[in-house]
Amino acid sequence: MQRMDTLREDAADPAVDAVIGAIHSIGRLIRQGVTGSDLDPGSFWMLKTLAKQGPLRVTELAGHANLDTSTVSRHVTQLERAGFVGRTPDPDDRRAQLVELSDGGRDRLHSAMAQRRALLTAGLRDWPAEEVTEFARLLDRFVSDIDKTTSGENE
Amino acid sequence: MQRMDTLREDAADPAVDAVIGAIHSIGRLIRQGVTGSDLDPGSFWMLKTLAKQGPLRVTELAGHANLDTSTVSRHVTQLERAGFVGRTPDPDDRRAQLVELSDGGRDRLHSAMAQRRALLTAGLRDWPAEEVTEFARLLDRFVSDIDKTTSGENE
DNA sequence: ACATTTGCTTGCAGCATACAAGTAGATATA
DNA sequence: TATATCTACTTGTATGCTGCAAGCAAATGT
Repeated sequence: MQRMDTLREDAADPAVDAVIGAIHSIGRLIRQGVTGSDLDPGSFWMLKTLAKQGPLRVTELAGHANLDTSTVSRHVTQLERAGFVGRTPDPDDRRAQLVELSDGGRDRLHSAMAQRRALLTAGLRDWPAEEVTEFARLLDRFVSDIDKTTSGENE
Repeated sequence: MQRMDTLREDAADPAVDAVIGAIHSIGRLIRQGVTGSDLDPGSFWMLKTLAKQGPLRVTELAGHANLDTSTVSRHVTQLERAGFVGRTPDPDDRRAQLVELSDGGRDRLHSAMAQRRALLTAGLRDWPAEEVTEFARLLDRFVSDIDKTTSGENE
């Protein structure tokens, strides 16, 4: 029953399969690496998104994270209690509120980033600089290409 | 302790940060892409590991996945009920059992692989072949280098 | 004004996970 | 051999993340 491989010519591309395998492994690495962090993956994701995008509504945050609004709402509650984000009423819409990274949240994010960075830097330690650059370039293109594909065809 | 950034010059490497950002995004992509699949991420992970490594004990599987034994035990129960894996007693140790991919599990894995492959292939569609190869090579090295690092220093 | 839509929160249920306790079998030591 | 300890696995329990549905407040449309 392994002849499915031979059914589709593109499916047999070993490079694509290698990419799948690597993504698979990266998933595991992230799980491991993140476990030791003082910031759970969801919170990290949200803080990072806020840092990148600026203040966002709960709904927008949910859209970016691909999570339900209720989930994000609870996360925000926790993050607020922890002092990592602040809520300010949206001047344009009193139902809405802008979630904003606090200084404490920024610090926490930075330390979490540093942890991940240390892990990756260790992995990339022996790489020649131009290969790191190339790798970053390819990764970036990869993500944006997949983004284009999925947003264009899926929804 | 948050100016670790300035302490280590390599931490400021924008390429490394770009890699972090990309990994971050890939995490999200996986979460999205996998949601539509007929196989949940955990099961996919286990089936793929079994396909790659051959029959494994529950403990070994747990080690590979970095999960608690109990969690894997429950997963195996489900997968067995679904007919995707079989259990055979370990001839060397009657407490242990070898979890083995069944034909049905292999089929299921292949179809799940095909889904992911379709997603990635779509993303890589416009890439020149040699860049895909290069990308796969870098990803592979990246994973194995991080593996080396973590296994060497962490445990 | 009233109905509908939108942004958010909360109640609820499902699932993954870890830790702890229990069982069966293996290993070590006296 | 007998007993203690260790190991592989399962099951009980608790916790956390998640989505869906219901509810509330505010905005928008008619």
